[in-house]
Amino acid sequence: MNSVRTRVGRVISFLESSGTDVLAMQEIKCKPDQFPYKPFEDAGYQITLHGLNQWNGVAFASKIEAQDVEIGFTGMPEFKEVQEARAIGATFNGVRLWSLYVPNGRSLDDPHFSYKLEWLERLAAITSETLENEPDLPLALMGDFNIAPLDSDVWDINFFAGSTHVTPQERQAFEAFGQIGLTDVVRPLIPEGYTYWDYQQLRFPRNEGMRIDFVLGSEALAEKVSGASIERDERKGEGPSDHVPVVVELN
DNA sequence: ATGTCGCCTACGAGGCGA
Repeated sequence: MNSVRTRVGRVISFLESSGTDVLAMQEIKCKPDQFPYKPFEDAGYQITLHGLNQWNGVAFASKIEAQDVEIGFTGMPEFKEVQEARAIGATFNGVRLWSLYVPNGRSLDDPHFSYKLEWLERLAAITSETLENEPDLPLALMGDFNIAPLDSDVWDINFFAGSTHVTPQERQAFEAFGQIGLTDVVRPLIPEGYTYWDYQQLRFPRNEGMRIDFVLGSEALAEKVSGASIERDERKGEGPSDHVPVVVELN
């Protein structure tokens, strides 16, 4: 979201117009005592969040009660000996959801890149363990994966030569979620379209975007999916986030 | 035109991260 405080009005408007039951937010960029609870609560949403400082920060806004909240996942790697606010899990009406902000990676030779790969590997490992114990659990990993799995998920693959988000290592880390039984539940319904456009270089007017935000569902969750959308219009107007909402409908 | 944005510290502007 690139700051919930800056965009609270837009977020509430979206929640109300869409009728969203559960919103998974990433990059709220605030600590708990800085979160704008009141407008969410006035709109009928409960907040479940994990924020440590001005960086990262993940949260849920939900009409449904959040149960079994987990801050970070078991085995989540640290960066520079600090556990960052990049993962929060909770169960809503029996559906286990994770709001995830995967490390960016920065550049291929940066320690952040190996952190990103390790973070994804550990996430896949613990999720695999969860599903081995509960094969019928409706579960989704959702958020900013900072990976474009297909060349067509970026506007010009040549532009990304030597950059993060499109490397074989990152794509392999993404595909590992498929190997443990998760599927992208949006792609079959919405095969094309970006979820992110950089603020710089007039990327949005030029439609130079990236598809890097995903909802990866277990088999039991995928069976419930009745619809999906990518809310491109949310990138328009005054004060948008650089990402747009990805919506999944369950029955 | 590095065609941007938001946070921080600290009071103006630079640093950081994306």
